[in-house]
Amino acid sequence: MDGQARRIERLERGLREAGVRLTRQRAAILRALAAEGDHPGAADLLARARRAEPGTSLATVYRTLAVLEREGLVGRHAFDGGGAGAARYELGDAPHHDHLIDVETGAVVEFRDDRIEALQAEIARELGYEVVDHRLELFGRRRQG
Amino acid sequence: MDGQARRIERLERGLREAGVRLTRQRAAILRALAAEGDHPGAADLLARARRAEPGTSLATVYRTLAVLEREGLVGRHAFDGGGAGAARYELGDAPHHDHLIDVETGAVVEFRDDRIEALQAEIARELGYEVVDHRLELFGRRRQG
DNA sequence: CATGGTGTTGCGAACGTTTCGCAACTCAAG
DNA sequence: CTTGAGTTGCGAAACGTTCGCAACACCATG
Repeated sequence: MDGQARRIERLERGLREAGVRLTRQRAAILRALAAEGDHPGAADLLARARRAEPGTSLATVYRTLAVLEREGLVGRHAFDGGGAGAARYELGDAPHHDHLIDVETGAVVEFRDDRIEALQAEIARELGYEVVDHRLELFGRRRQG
Repeated sequence: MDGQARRIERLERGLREAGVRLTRQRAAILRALAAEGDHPGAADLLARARRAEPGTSLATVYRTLAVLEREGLVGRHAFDGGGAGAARYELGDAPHHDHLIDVETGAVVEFRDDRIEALQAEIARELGYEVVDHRLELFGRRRQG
């Protein structure tokens, strides 16, 4: 009855059908990803997954993320501009969206704008390319008022 | 006479005026960044800088990049989507632009589109934010024809 | 419901990139 | 030329991520 539960069920079915074995750890990590609707790092996911499945190891978190990424179910982000910081992940079964990161709090706002999507395709076309994927991140400061 | 030389001179003057001490290593790294107009990683920069200044160390490359980033002169990118890979850098004194990465060759095409810039500001405003910075990366495949 | 084989797990160790601590050095202002 | 704050090179550490391996658990099959 919970939409979240249904969503997870759907994801799990998809994985099974893709021939991915559904272990307890993977289920826990999937739930950890779906839980808060945020953009956790691998360490966050480990902590959350361990609440349900205490034995879970960090290696498995990474391996599961790799599987889910290969299946197109999670996206990986480097909100700090690459390099040393940890990557952050999100479940990608939701419709496509981009990110606005609050530079003061680190909060992430999701948004989607078809005009931008269309413009991107057009620009790529002008350059002789076809867009396969894209990443748009705005860094912003909350406006007073 | 050479536009490149003038550009570097301008950058060096700017740094001096910002109170940044201009050492031989920093000059070499600056030139290494300006040289090819590409998006080198730290190791590439070290190799290039050493051609002019053989003693240069990797630590200094990183420290110099941090200085230049703080001064707003270089941008750092994670073209592989964050995580394990090395970051790549570019001199940011040129006018703002975004990137289109060829998913097959890894080549990076720079572009700029004012419509996109304007749209981004508008979207952020609608969400209650003011854009401080942004990053847009298109991943594309060359179109046949 | 028991079995088997293959894929998965946890552990710790390895990896690649980036940062640090420290003594020696060097820039640039007098 | 002297001086001292800022910078450098080195090696070691930090960090996030991946790997190798033996033990294990999923699930198709009987």
